[in-house]
Amino acid sequence: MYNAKLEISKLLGPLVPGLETRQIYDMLEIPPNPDMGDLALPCFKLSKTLRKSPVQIAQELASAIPQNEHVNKVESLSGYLNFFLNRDKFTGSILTYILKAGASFGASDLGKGKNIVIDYSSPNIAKPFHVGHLRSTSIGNSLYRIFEFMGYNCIGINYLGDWGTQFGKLIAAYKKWGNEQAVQEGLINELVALYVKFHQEAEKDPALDEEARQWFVRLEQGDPEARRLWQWFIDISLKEYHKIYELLGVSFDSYNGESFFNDKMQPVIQELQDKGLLKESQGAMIVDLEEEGMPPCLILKTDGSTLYATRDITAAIYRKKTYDFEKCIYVTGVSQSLHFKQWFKVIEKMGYDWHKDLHHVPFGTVSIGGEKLATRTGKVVLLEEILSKAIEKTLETIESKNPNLENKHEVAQQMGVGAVIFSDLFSNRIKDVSFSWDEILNFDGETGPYVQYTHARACSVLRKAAESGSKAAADFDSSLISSREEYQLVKSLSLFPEKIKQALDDLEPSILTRYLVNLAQDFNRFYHEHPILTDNPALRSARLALVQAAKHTLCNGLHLIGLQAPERV
RNA sequence: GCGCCUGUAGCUCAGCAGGAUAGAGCAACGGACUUCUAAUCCGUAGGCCAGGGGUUCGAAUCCCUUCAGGCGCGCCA
Repeated sequence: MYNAKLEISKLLGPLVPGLETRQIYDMLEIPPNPDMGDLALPCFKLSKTLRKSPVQIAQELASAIPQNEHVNKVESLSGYLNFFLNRDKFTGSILTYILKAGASFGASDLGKGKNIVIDYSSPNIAKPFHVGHLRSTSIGNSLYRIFEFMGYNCIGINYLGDWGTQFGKLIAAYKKWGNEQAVQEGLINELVALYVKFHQEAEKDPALDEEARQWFVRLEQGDPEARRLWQWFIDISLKEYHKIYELLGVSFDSYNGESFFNDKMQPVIQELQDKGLLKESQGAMIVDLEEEGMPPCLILKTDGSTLYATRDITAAIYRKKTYDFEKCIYVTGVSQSLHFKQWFKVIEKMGYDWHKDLHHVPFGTVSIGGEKLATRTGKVVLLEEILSKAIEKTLETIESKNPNLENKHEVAQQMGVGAVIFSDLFSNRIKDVSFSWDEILNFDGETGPYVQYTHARACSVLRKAAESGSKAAADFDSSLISSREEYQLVKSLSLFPEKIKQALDDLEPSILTRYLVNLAQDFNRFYHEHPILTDNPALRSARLALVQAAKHTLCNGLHLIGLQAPERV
């Protein structure tokens, strides 16, 4: 794609002694106000080496720039060298490129032949899927799509929380108070109810805890009844999760959860032992991390049983062997940051140089009314409830604005779900979020429906144009796209590839989410200001090219953050 | 106590490999639909960028420090 910044830095290269073209490229920035130009070189840093005032440098450079096809005008303004691009060339090159690339605009083969493992969603079996789980799911899914778009081969893993002492409690509770029919009818809700009841009763009667422990031991030893119940609970949970995943448009390549690694930990423990990393402390086995300034990493409990870290280390080694990943990404809450730092370090101490390819992608905590979410106390908002409310509200809007829409239920689902995912991906992952019904059900302004609506608007114009025999074609006259709004839109469009790259480098989908809002704003301003289907064929054709390019970019961008892009709303 | 993170408009957030006058959206108020979908657009109002020091030609951005909030710190995950 045409890169004006690169062309300008090439022009400047020979004129600025002591600086590489590359360095100049990095110095170029976008002025705060478009009236000042399209690109600018601040000359303050050059002042020292050139022993001249920045103002003087800017002035001299301005007059030294030779006539060329890329820049129309160069201005010196208070120490800045401001460039006004040849809009005709810029617009023509960018739009032509986007029209040609179409659905693959922004894509790349950067990651060709490389594998990326992404561990996300990972709910705990027998717990309902609530807003808190959404974050890991939506961030992980978006990263998956971004990496895939950049040519990587992705392996999405749902590392299910399908093992642990809570299953002992659950089985004990079921044996005591549960029955098959109630569970068949109530599903996860019933399992949660049993779990909650267990905790309430255990407060009064500590013997229950012992009973739960016994059941877990039986489960570990392969007791048929324990295994059967355990598997049943998993099946029930997965069935409900699948409904949610289907709504969200999320899928996985592997569901190997914690239990998958039960029989794979022993060799790893042995390996830690052989490498002299294991140390006994207070009856437990640890890897000491004092030199690294961290608390020790617990590998075995006093009773010899394994822990979270043991499983994670085992899983990482297994994944490296199985997938030979370029990166292995873990999308979990920020509260687990230390845990990851610790066991990443253990991997390093084991001598695996791929420890540097392990990435924890943390996100902030979701709270509601100032309180943390907790399944045990019932302080949760279920994702299913949020999604269905959002879909319902979207349907109402459609009924009032476009009641004749053919597939309104499908569209309502796409936009309602889109609203929820979009809002989840809107701010930097690390920020804590306070759940609010008002916010999540607001579809005005910086929201998923706003971007989807904008996309549908573009589609609508293109459809109308096609009906009257006009199409966006490659042979448009770019000099006709000259207004402020049109030019701004072209500039925004041209930023898409670098925004994807940035989102990928930072493992931060919100960069794309926010970019899409900006792009939609620019499109809507243009749309409002300039009629597209005009009687002037040349002008119409040029504007249609612009609309077509915007449509592709909005559509591609929406897919990268996991939203659908309906053509009619 | 120690460590990590966050603090920008009434609210939710951008901007943080230093750069020109700190930007959006929501909420409020005022405008724009006989014309491509008004889930839209335009305007008004709203800020000692938590406080204080420093580095720099230049700091919301980097360093130090104080304060406030969140999270974590051995047998949960």
